[in-house]
Amino acid sequence: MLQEERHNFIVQKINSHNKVVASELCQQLGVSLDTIRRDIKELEKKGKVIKVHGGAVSPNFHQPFQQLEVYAKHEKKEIAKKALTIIKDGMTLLTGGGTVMVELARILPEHLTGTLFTVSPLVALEAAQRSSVEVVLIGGRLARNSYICTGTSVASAIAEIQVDLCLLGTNGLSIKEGITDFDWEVSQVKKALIKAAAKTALLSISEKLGIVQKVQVCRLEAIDYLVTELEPDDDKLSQYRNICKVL
Amino acid sequence: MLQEERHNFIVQKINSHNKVVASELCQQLGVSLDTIRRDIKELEKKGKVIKVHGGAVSPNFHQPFQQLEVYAKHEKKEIAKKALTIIKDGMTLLTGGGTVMVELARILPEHLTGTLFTVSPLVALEAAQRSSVEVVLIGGRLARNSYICTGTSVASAIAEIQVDLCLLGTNGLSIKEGITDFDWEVSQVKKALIKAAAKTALLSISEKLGIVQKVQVCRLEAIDYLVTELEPDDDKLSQYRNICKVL
DNA sequence: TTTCTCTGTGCACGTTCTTGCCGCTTTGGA
DNA sequence: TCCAAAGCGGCAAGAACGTGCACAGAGAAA
Repeated sequence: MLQEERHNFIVQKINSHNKVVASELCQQLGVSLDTIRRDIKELEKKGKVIKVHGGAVSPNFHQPFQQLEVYAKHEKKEIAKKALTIIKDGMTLLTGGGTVMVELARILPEHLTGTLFTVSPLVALEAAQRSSVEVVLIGGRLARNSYICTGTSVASAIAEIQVDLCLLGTNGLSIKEGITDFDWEVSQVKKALIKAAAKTALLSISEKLGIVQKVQVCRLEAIDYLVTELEPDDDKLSQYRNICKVL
Repeated sequence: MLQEERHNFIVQKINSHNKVVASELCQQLGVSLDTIRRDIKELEKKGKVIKVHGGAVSPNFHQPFQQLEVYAKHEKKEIAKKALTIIKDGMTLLTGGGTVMVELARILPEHLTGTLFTVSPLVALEAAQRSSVEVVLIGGRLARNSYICTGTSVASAIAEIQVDLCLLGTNGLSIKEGITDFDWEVSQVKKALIKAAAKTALLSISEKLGIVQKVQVCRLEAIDYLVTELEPDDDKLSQYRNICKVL
């Protein structure tokens, strides 16, 4: 294996995936990690890649919003990890937006297959970048505060699909009022998302428990899984356990 | 074994395998390593191969990766600034994807009104964040390497709209072959974009001038404005000035 | 035919490049 | 705060390189 070949391989891979992981490369190319590191160093000197901890990324593709300030990042990562356990290979998924969903998209396994429908451009980009699922972005008017696509075109597009699992975040959930949101348009989109899915998982940090917002999305009975950062047997979740599977 | 024979053998092998390893060649041809080295040296002088440590690689195979530009960020910003001059308040815009377009979205005036349709999630997010234009994201399957939405849903969605100005990037443009791209799906999307717009502006760094890719998007006549980082009266653009407005 | 020259080839030698390994430091997640 | 993974610099073995030199064979000239 010529050095040149390796360099081409790496650049090519970066062009299509926007990133490479050093440890994977050394397996794929059958050379030591040190050699890969040196390759990446060389390529960086030539400006073809940008070296990062663990590998390299494309110099052309810069992700905006990466430094997006995430509130309660740790908790949200925890939730995303748990949610991953109900995602199986080959599933058709449908997601809303929000920071929890972006965290989930970030940790999707690279080899995951299936299709991911989403109304969130951020989720779409992250998912496409990290994993090999087919990503379909449902288009529409971009809502400014939530950064998800809304409007009639979204509703009609969602009406045409049928998926295995819908993954949703929320701004409020309570036993009595169910899932609630403060934005009417967003709530309409969420209604449509739930309707299109066989099962629905709600991903929410525990501080939203008991919060009621202006607009109702659905009753709790419409939810199959509730994923929070708490232990499933936490007292705060006791009432919810009767209605949906808590994890 | 004549020198000539060896040279032919090497060129042939490089054309089919894109590389040769010197140590292998000296076994296959039954000559010493030194001879092979001298052969490769000669062939490099003639431009038939590119010598690398351990052997040689094809000059055709090698080139595409070299043209991967990095310093272009400044040029792209320059292009975006120029493109801004043809964007007026209240316009309905339609854009493709690519780094130039993202730069443009980043510098959209905050008070700009109008509607921006786009197939690029990145452009949509940047535009929505920076300016007050209404952003409509045209959804579809997210193409992994170009990060734009593609597929039939895009085509049909675009077919339903009519806009004032289409802003496009490209991977190649030449007088004879017009606008060309290396991805068939992307080229189809671009065709649809152009069709939906009253006027089309092409934003491209000068490196792409004279470059021809696999798939044709349209002829140069379909373009109204050509925006590069060069001065409009630059020699390289002389032929283009007859066909479209260059700025 | 003999001799000379020129080119192509192989060999030897010292130099440079590449690569894997080792120990130590840094980084980032738990 | 701790720990595993990643990064870094240096080292050494081996591969590849360049150069000079010798030799052989072909063709030209004597």
